[in-house]
Amino acid sequence: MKNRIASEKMSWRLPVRCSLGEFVATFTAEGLSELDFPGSQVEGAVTNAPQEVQGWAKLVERALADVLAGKPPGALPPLAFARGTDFQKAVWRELQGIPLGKTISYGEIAARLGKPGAARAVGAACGANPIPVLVPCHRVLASNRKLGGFSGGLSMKIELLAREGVREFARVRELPLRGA
DNA sequence: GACAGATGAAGGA
DNA sequence: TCCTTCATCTGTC
Repeated sequence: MKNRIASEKMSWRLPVRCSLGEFVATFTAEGLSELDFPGSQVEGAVTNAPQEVQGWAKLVERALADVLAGKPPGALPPLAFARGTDFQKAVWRELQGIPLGKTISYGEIAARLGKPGAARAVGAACGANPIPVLVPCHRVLASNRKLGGFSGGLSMKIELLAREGVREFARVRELPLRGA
């Protein structure tokens, strides 16, 4: 995270409620920069953000509600990744192109980027995704259809996939987690 | 430059 | 079918 300090600028953290709990969205003047899962240790939530930022928070809240209801998200605020290498940002752009309810493998993402064999690096980029759910890293599975991993926990990944209507996970969700 | 990691593929039990 | 091992690629320190 070498560029972290240099990239830190004015930002606002706002709580965003949805059926999974209370996410915390971080905005900069350019747009949404981070989204933290419910239960994350996030300090400094503020409510005195500018009107525009509060409007973005409402868009995020509605988008989360739509995705969790199995519907495509409507309008989103601009995504302003505060950090990330060119490779990571390329991975995150690919993730945004995955339709709701569809899944893809780490290897396929790597191939799309013209780097077949870089599946492991794609996994690392997914783990560094600052805006989970809206940048759908949960739709990426290992090539053998196993879950792989998820920054918010595998149970969260299963929950998200199930809500989007991915059949095999709608079924798995009803069973005790094995080894998760 | 060394190390770690959310992988993938192959081989064996 | 499951588990183990090894090769590969990228990011971080």
